[in-house]
Amino acid sequence: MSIETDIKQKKFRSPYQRMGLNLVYTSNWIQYQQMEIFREFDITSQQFNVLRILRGQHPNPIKVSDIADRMLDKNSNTSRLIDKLLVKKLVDRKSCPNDRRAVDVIITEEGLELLKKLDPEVEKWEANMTGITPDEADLISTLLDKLRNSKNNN
Amino acid sequence: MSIETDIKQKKFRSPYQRMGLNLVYTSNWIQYQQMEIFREFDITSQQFNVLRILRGQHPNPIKVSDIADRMLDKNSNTSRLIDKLLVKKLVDRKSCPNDRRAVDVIITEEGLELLKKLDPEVEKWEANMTGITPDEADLISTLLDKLRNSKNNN
DNA sequence: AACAAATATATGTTCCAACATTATATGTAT
DNA sequence: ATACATATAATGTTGGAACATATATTTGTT
Repeated sequence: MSIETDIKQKKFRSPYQRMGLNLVYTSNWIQYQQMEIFREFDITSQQFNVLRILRGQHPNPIKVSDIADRMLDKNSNTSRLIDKLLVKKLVDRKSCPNDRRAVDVIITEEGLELLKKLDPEVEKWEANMTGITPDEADLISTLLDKLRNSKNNN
Repeated sequence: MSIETDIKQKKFRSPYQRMGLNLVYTSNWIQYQQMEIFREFDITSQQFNVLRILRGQHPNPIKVSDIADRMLDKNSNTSRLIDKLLVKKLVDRKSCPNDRRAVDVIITEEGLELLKKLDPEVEKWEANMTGITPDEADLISTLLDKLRNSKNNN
């Protein structure tokens, strides 16, 4: 279905407005689909995002502020996200020796195992994106990068 | 900046994964920027979404469930959104004569005036999307439509 | 006509998001 | 060296999101 039928709107002010609405709509669509996967494993998509970032650094620790820098949602409260993951024993946390303001976070073996169980599910979902070719996926990425480089960049 | 530098991730599992992350990241980016506009007018982006839908029907009323069908976030609690708008006197609500389960909602003059003040702000923001051409915006829309028509459509 | 199922909206509850503030440590300028 | 600014993380608070459930009305079935 096109965005026109999905949100039952025929006319748009401009190609940019239509694209913007389509972008937000499609992002919601993706996130709700992935949420269904994560729910079975009792984590949220933001917690998954953090775990993947931590795995990317494993076995090195990474500071809370560096995690925040890498997140998709730059306004998320990383401190409390780590709290949740800590309770589930998916991460460890200890004060950073070099800078006693900072806190080093590291993924646990349990966390790595959870990701190992999640990986095939997420990959299976991604493999269903048959509507577009890999080249078209790259094209979307390129265009989105260009979009964010518009004047209103801040 | 590219998504690689924005989330400080060099490698991706596939073009699809990179596109998905880029999509969610860009959607968040758009929504936070627009939130800054809406904040000055004391509404949320979801409330703005509802008001625009209502204006599209004006002067006809529209049922709550039909509003929900047209929203960008299909899981939003439309009932409570209307409550908020009602308190601000931006919409009116009355029982639908044909179907007494349903509720007819209509935008007030005050609501229309608010949109009139918001329109130029939103258009000004859209006009700053100079990074891509109108044709490229259309291309993104087309590709996103195709993406959502993938197998995992449900 | 009676009852079950479906539809439309509202509400209850729990947890998370958003925003501001605080606490502590580090950097910097005089 | 001290005062002040900045950086880093945690916390307090308020309102909204997510999910389940309730209530009223309509539709469909026998």
